Amino acid sequence: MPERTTQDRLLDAAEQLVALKGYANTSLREITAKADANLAAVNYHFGSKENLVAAMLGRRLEPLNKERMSMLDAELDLAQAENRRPAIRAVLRAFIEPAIFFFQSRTGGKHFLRMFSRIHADPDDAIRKEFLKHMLPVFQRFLEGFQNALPNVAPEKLVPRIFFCIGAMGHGASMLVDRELRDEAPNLSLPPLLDVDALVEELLSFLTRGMEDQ
Amino acid sequence: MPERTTQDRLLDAAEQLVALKGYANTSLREITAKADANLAAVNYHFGSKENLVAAMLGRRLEPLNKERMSMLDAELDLAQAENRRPAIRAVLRAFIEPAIFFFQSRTGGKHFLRMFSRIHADPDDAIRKEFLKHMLPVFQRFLEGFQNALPNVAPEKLVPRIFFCIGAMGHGASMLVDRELRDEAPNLSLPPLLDVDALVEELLSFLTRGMEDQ
DNA sequence: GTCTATAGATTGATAGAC
DNA sequence: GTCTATCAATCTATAGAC
Repeated sequence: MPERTTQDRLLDAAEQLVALKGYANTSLREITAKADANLAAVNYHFGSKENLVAAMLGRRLEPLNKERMSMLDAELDLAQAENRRPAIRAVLRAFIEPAIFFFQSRTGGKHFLRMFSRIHADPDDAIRKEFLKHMLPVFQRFLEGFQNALPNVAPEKLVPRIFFCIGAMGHGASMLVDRELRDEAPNLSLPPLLDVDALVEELLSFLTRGMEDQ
Repeated sequence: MPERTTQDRLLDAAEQLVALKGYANTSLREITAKADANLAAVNYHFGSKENLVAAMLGRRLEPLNKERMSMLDAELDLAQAENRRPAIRAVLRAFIEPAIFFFQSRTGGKHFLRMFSRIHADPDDAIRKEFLKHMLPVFQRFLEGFQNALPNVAPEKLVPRIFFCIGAMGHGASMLVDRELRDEAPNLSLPPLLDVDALVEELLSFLTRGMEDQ
């Protein structure tokens, strides 16, 4: 087991704490304490709190979006080879499955999954701007993919539906995968948690039905 | 035009600022400055920042949820009188339409609409606990309503779908009604905004297709 | 009820020794 | 690269005059 660098430990600690309590509620002192690093290390390695969090986001979003694009391209190529339109469910899967699976297997991933749903609505500029920077080109590509799959749906109807999908994915994933969030509602009698595979398929079925029309 | 009390001005100012920047990023000094009140007025009238925000939430959520329950009851009663199951779209409408319409007409409402989508994922305990307090009984009632409308869908499949609906509503409303949020993505060529009525109908159609199955 | 003044705590950032 | 010490700014909350 190789030693983890101070920078990595800082990124991990920031990820866990920001996912749990949000950017504004997480202090550098908490982060450095959890990372077993000195307070001054943040400014030495990253320059500022804002830069630290931007690096933390990019570390996850870059490989995630690479996987998304790759799955989207695979379906687009296959559809062209088979002389058909891309399947809606496959386009949706390319966007959703990596986001939910990708981080299951690695340290800190489950924390990022929780943050992932919060980040869409995070009121802090430092977070939202960095998130948009990574997501805009991906969104543009998927918009083209959906238009290709659903040529009869007008753009002004398609874009809202894509936002519905993103909202359903974010809220669904955080409420259904994250046991701690669920347990905030102890008075509500809820059925057992779905496992992650089942959640992805349920989500894809739900959204595919919603996207398909006319 | 009657004079607005200091308490009301404080609630309005808190609503606008918290919607824009989040709870943790909004200071009592900003709130009192916008409300043209003294800093000490918050503690005199509400006791603490947390209580102020709780009151601000309750002021909107109470009539909103009353309207939701009333619309739900109307459909349940009508269905029983007509000897049929409640319609999914009507149950969905009872949950969604009040949230999006209710605040169009009154001061501060549009700010609350933006916050409404953020609040589901707000990392601050003071906000989330208060929100849950208002929402849990409503959620329980709508869960029964959906079970009544969809008796063939098992509860462990129904609950995730309800979360998908809530996420789609929150994200969709904030991204599609709020021009300022949209304009954060200037490089993305998006179609014109839907008006609010069209958004509600699009959302209901999308979610009804998603809920209906088997 | 409204105000001034301030206590008491916490924050991000940095200077400078090692 | 890591550390101590500290600055300067900010915050919520409150005491007490009017």
